[in-house]
Amino acid sequence: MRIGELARRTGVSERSLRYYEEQGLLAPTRSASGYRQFTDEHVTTVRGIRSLLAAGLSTAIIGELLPCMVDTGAGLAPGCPELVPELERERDRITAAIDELVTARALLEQVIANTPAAV
Amino acid sequence: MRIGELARRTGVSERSLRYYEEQGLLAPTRSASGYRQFTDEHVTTVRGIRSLLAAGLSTAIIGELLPCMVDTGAGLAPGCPELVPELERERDRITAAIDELVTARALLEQVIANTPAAV
DNA sequence: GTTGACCTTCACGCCGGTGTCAACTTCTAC
DNA sequence: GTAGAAGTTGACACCGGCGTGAAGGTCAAC
Repeated sequence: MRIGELARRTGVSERSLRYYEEQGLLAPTRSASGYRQFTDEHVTTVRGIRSLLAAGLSTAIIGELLPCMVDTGAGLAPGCPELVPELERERDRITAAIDELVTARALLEQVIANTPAAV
Repeated sequence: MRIGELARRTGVSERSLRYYEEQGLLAPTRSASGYRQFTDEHVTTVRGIRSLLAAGLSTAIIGELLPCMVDTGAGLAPGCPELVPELERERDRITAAIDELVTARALLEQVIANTPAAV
């Protein structure tokens, strides 16, 4: 499929998809005329990218990580052992981020709850 | 206390503390010679700011929110009813962000788990 | 009177993402 | 087979928002 369809199927703008390619996160083939050609797997890849970006991973790290995530439908494949320590750091960072979010949400809840309904 | 001590006690750089003041999040008094004077309450305030920033709230929103959070030791005070809808939106956004983080973490865990220990 | 903490100001960095544009390709309809 | 619409391309610049860097000066404690 071409970029427009991938954009529709992932909800990611064409512009961002080109940006991801520029950052080395996507490597579509090209048609004779230069159009990017994506496969169904790229849909999965893009979802993974969004998820990891949302988790605060940089495009650089995601770029290292993706080759270790051959998306065979369900899951992941080979694995790059040398990346594990970094991934563990990221995982711990994410856990810390979750804690912070929970704390902040509790703070907001408290403010909301203590607010006299209307005035 | 002056800015250096507040920085030490909160772990936030002096530079950022000045930035927060610039954004209207902190309103220290000033000594005759112009030094910022912070109180113990400011320590609490700065922690709240960091928590909310970490949760993705903008300094602008935090600036609106802070006056509704007179930190009387335990908790919060008056409340600004007109802010509630926005706070609820933010709360929901935070909840969504937590979900995304959990998803991303699971993704990482999966990669880590599937990685052949060493090679 | 030197040293370290603090002051203001202006500019810059990062980074994911967007705006825009002319030129090209592909599709649709006749 | 041709016109026009729709889709795509690369390139360059720019944005928002949370900061940070550095210059050049003031203040206070010893």
